[in-house]
Amino acid sequence: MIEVSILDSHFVLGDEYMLKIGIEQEDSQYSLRAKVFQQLEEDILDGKFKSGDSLIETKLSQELGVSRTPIREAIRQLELEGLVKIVPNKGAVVLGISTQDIEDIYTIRMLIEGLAVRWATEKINDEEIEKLKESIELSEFYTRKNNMQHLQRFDSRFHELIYEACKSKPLKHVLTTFHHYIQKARMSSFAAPGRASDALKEHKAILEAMIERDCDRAEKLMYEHVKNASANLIKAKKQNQN
Amino acid sequence: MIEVSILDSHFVLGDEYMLKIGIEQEDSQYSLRAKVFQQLEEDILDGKFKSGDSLIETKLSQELGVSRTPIREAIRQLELEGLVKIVPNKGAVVLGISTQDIEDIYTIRMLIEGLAVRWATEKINDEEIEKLKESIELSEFYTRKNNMQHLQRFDSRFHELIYEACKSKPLKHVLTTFHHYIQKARMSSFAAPGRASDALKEHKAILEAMIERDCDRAEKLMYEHVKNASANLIKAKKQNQN
DNA sequence: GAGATAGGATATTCATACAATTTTTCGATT
DNA sequence: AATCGAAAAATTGTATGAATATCCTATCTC
Repeated sequence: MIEVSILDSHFVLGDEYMLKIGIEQEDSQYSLRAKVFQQLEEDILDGKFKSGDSLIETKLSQELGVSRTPIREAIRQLELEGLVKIVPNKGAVVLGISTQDIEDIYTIRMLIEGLAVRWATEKINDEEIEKLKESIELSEFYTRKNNMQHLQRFDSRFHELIYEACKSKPLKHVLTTFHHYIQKARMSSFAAPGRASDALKEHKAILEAMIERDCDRAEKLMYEHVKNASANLIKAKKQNQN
Repeated sequence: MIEVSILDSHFVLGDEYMLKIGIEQEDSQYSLRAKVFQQLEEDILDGKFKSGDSLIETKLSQELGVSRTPIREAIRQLELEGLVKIVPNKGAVVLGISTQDIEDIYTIRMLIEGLAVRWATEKINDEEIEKLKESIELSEFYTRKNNMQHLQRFDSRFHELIYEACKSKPLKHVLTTFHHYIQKARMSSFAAPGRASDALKEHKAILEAMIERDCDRAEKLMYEHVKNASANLIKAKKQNQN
């Protein structure tokens, strides 16, 4: 039931996206290209491929057990995402995402995620509010169960639902891409004691403001939420350095 | 000389990008995929392909005189740019960019283009400042000559140079993509009497603030600049409706 | 011995062939 | 006349082959 609504709400994105947010379905459902794209992207974001590594079609083709065609198409997509750089007639090298990139993304999100929630508050309908409630309830459930993986999934879903509800294709597009880049960072950020439940509280407050159609408050709360997340991330980074 | 520096400053993007900002070179320099991508993108942004149109590989392949392979790769890239939606086993339909999308982009730019110029002001080096001066001088030249096409090129270059100078991959990426989406709107916006020279003055003021390393002023001026451009665009739109 | 050059190896690029899936057409049946 | 269904056509998805560009290395020249 919920699975279906997740699918619905993201219908404008390609099937690699479905894979991304973790909708489980038959593998055969997806094109090889989508799977290869997913795999390569994950490997780059997880650091298995490091900056400067070159992606060789034939090698990947053997490793993944598919022909070169889907590999090529996936690499071309990674180029547009900015994760690899393609030099004509020479090949693709990994660019990856640095910690500086992630910090920058949080800074940018501070500025525009508030806009997204403002527009969403203006335009949201009852069905979308229900979905937001649902995502929060599930987050609550998994927070209690201390299941970080599922928690992150529905925490993510809260944001994605807002991107959808703001009804702006460009804003949704950029935030979705960013959100996706920082998945790994978010995951580790939940490890900080208390951050998960704080984030949940913040989500609740944001939804409350949205339901009351209080754009200003919703915007401000979201700004604070992203700011807190960013601060938490930077704190965690410093601790790791010690 | 200038051509080379333009190339240098954008080396991390693929060759379709080179085509985009109008660097003339031998056609054979670029891959077929890049040319097809460029062509399709232009056709979508110019409205030759309308929202809802479906892109049929074999048809395009005949029209453009190339095989399906580069067509497919280009379409996969357009998907990631959000210009088309690909439904597995069914094909690609055009999404295009609406006037609402363009307005949204201006609103988002108001929020983050100031950040770009702030970071650029903090990190810019002499060489980059020289390039900015050059672009302004050339804009001035073409404003006097009333050559809108070349004017827009160097007006664009001013912004792109700032995106480069801000030294942030994510910020550059999003602003470059947006900037590119609104090219057509910008073109028509220059048609408004006085807007071209106003924009030039604003650029000069921004560069001045940057040279004096006055982040706050540069940020504020850029915010005003985008705001003015947006207002001008909306005004022009209303006039067209009458 | 250093540098230039030719040739082979490697990888990409584009085209084409084949397979799988979807859509359309058209006829049979109710 | 409408509907269902199967065959055919169209379209996408995947694999592979052929051509081209690049890189590396061995050899030759000075």
